[in-house]
Amino acid sequence: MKAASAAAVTARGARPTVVYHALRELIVRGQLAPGSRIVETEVASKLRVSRTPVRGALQRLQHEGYIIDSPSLQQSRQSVAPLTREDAMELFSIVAEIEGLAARYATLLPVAARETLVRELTLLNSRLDKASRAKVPKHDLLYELDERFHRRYVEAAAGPRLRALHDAVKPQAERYERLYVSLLSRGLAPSVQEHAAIIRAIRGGDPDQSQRAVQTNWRNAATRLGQVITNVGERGQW
Amino acid sequence: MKAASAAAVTARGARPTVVYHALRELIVRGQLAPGSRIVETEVASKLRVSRTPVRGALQRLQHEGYIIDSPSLQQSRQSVAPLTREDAMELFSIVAEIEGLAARYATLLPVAARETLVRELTLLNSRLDKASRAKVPKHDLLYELDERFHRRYVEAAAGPRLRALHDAVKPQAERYERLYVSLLSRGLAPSVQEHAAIIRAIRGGDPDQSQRAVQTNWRNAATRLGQVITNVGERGQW
DNA sequence: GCGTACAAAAGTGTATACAATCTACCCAGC
DNA sequence: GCTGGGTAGATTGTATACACTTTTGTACGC
Repeated sequence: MKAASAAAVTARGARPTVVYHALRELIVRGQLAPGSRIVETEVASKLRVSRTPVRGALQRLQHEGYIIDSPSLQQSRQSVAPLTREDAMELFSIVAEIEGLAARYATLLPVAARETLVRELTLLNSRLDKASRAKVPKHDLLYELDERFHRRYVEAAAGPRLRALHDAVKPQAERYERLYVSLLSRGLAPSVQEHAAIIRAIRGGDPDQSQRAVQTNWRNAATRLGQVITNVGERGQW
Repeated sequence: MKAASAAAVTARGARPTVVYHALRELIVRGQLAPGSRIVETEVASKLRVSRTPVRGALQRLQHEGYIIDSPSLQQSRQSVAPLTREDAMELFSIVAEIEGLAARYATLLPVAARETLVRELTLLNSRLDKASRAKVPKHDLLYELDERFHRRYVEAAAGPRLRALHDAVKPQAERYERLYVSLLSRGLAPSVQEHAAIIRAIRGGDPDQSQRAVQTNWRNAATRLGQVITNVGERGQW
């Protein structure tokens, strides 16, 4: 397999973005293990670019919480952020607020747009329901459907700032979800019910209720994930 | 007056941070007007550093929303983010969620820590009350007391992620607050009442109620600010 | 065998050089 | 007078060189 080259085709100015996505994908999928050290020169040579764009990408990743300045090391040395139970709990409760706010906005949408949204959400949720009942659950499909369900109302209603926040925070929850999705599949049945409650609330037109429904869904997801993490242990901690 | 030099005393590795704070201060205080273009080489020479640390600082500022890539310009040219009514509304509602969540955590603190917190909040709020009744209101003092009130419970209860989010988002609200504080002073009386409600909720131990109380405070603040902006017009829009 | 000191290697921080691209202006032609 | 094209200047993107700091390995002394 040929080594990836970010410099090859890329337009001027796009290198940092390419590096960012490449690294983020590696981290989210777990191929760059939690806790591993990240060396600028190494990344640069692997992706065939200079350290300059790599630095930009790393800074962004750090800002978004994928990598951290290794504690106890004096020179700022960066490493992939570990996955801990406590971090997951906090992260999910933040997502609960962000998406809860988006759901509130969605409930305030004009009727026509809201009806379209409700229809699409209903469709996605019924597909999720069906997929979760399969004898051999397809983890990737389950994850994707759930992700699309939530993204739907965020994109339909959130303003630019909220969207940006969501884009920055959500993929980090994805790290946890992907790691534990195989163990979580069983827990998706209640999630389908909770999604139905979200849809009812948005259709009903009560913003407080919509917001609460989304928050409930995420808080329960956090609880379910917390159980799993406690059972199988944390990753990336020495 | 001598030109500022970030390079002079600074320790190795601190230059980007120094540049970041220098620029952020200029933006928050309005000395770098909304809409103004930012030129890397200019900043670099004014602060006596090379473009490398400036780039780091600019990227961080952009990520946090202080500066934006000028639309309609093809080469990514950065400028200070404009202040608009709509942006303020969205921003405040995000702060409402973040601090609301922090208040929820604060309510779940052990009794001893919570009592200390309640005492400190009460003190700050009574000082704010007194200051807001002054014949000639000191805007800086009012702003500072309000800011400290909110920061108190966030720092007391928020986890690292929520804290980081707060640190990134809150100073942007500060841009609006500082610009319009002189016009808002009158509106602080209801805020004192709302703060009292927050304190009661935290003392009472009901997390939902605490969260709602904070959200109410911020949503009302957004409404008040929206009024002011509508009256005096937006800044930084051509 | 263990610890300490010194040396070498690795890695990051900063500055700077160079290239690509955009902007602005000016002049020619209509 | 207006429009179009071309050229010079300005500004950013990228690479690289160098300095400084930390880490690691090794050899020597105890």
